[in-house]
Amino acid sequence: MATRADVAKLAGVSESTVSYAISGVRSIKDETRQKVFKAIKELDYRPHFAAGALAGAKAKALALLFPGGEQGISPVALEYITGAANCAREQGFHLILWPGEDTELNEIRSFSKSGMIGGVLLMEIQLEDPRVDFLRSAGVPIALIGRTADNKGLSYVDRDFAATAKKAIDHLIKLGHKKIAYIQNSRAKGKLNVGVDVRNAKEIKSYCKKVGISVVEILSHNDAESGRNALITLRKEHPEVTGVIGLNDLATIGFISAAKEIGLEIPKDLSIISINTPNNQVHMTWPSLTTIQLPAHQMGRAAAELLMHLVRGEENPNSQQLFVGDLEVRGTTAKPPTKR
Amino acid sequence: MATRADVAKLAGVSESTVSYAISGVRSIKDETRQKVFKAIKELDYRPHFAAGALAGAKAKALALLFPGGEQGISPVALEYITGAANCAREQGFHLILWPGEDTELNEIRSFSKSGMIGGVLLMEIQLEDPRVDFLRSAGVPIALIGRTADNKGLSYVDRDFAATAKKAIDHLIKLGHKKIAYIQNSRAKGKLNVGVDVRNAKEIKSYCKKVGISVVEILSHNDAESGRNALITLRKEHPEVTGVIGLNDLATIGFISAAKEIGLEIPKDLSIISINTPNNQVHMTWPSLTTIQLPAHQMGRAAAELLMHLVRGEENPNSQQLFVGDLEVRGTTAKPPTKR
DNA sequence: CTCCTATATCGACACGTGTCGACAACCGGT
DNA sequence: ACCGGTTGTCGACACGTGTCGATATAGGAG
Repeated sequence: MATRADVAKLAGVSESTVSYAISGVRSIKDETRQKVFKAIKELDYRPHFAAGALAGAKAKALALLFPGGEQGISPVALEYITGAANCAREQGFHLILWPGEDTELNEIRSFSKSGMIGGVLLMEIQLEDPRVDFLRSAGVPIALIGRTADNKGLSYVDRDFAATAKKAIDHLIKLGHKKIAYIQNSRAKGKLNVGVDVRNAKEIKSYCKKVGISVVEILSHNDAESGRNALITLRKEHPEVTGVIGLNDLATIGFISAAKEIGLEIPKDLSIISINTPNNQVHMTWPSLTTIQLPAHQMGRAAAELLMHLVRGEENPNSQQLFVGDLEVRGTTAKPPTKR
Repeated sequence: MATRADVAKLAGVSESTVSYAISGVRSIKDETRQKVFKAIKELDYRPHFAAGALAGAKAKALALLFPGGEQGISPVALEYITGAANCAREQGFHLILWPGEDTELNEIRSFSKSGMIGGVLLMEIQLEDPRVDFLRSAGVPIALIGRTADNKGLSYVDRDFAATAKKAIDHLIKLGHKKIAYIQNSRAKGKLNVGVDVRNAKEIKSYCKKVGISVVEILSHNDAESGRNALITLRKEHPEVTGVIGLNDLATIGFISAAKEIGLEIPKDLSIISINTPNNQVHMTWPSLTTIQLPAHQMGRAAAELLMHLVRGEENPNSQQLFVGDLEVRGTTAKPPTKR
């Protein structure tokens, strides 16, 4: 591989001139710059990554801590990831996947200090998140998808749960529903108080109270089988419920497939609106899912953008962004059954 | 951050001794080694990644080229990825996601030569794959999930399509089916001849011919909506078909949900067996999917393992591995309808 | 006691880049 | 003619590690 020295020799300039021609940190005569670029092209020169990092260049990689253990991650999480990866790549950054529930945070810090990664992207944020505390105090730039309880000074993207709850519930009310339920994400031990669960439940309950609608909570893990059980539980314990809000993408699909199993017709007997289903999953059920469409891809992109700003040390006017999805009416919501 | 010099000073040895104590390349007295490790622990020393790479250390990261554009990737692909990521991490490696359909291969080569990545993991391999040719001739270690037509000397993991086809078809035959169809993956332009599509179709047709069963091909992109259309096409053009083999995970689920739409009962009117659905998706339909279960996670792990062997320069006895999944009978296959 | 080998440690250097200080050339104003 | 300031270029060095050659010590065979 060609090095800076080769380029300098071919262009007939010094090595530092090559450096400055590339980085633009000092002014270089245009004619000289042309010579340098021509030599670069001719030799197919690419700066040696490690040498640059060693000499203090800013890192060009982001780490994404993702919680997918052996059981994989949800489709929505995947959308975040691909969004972030695409955005990073467009700006010459790379995304490193850092799997594992209980990541060794020290190791991450060392990678950051090594100049290998410029910052860290976090998902599934808990209201009190030890990862956030540790990395922040270690001086590692971070951006969150989700947010903590106390998020002053943090860069994050998240949903606007209040607006989302309002849209979903208004839709059900408009159709005539009076008693609704929502599927709450039931996490494995030690993952309590994940922001998205807590905030979502809070906003749904709060808005229902405000408009005078009764609401119950059903628990489900985020997999199809658990979603099935959720429906069975719901029908047994709360047969009066006619409208359901689904938070978990996989569980919601299982929930709907179970309807067929127990002879329930959707949306005639029960309406369901999903607020956490990515585009490519809405047609996996019949009828197709009515959703408050989550712009997950866009959120992943935005999060990566925030982090790269941080890494570059740029000022960032709006480092805290909330997103609201649009209501997209498809086949799983309708008027409640008239007789029971 | 502490450096090697700090450790050496604290332990009262030279810097090179520290190096050898860590790497074990040269013998070090046990007592000295203890002193060094104690100092390392005390200072919380971590080798500087970039410096090591610059000085010629073997890279500890793998790149995964994945084709997920804005529309995301399939659940099976995700299983490969998490499997590979987990395996890599267990051995101190990291997995870098490299998104984009038409990746700049030169850039990858430069990262490899920079010592940042040790090798590349490829998915969605075409029979004649330019990426494989380029990276191989550039001397970049690669491992494939899937395989090319001419794969001599390559490290790969792949399905045993012949065995898979046999298991699936035997199951249908045993139930009494005589006319079957398979859903073939229809790719975007420029992604022709993906190994998995071609080999799968070939083996299904070949085995059907051998056992004297009639078989037709239906095309579908790998998304739920396209899967729906596939069913409608099938019923219109080949109403005699009673058993279907689904290759695409997302399409298969759409296919089944469409049955409900057109008043078809599964498995009474039509049997479906999926050969490419990961564990966490089999319960997304009702009834649950009968599958030839693909050990995608395990395959991802195996691929990462192969690549790490290559990176370490170790000899590898079986660098070409084929996997067969087990038949798992659930609810979508049954005897064919007796009358038509 | 001497010679040879194996073991344990050290000092020195290379890897390729970013950046600082120095210097030369040039410009415009008095 | 002189001077301060700007522009363009160069040489030198630091960054932290892996590894080679050399040296010191110990152990055993003759």
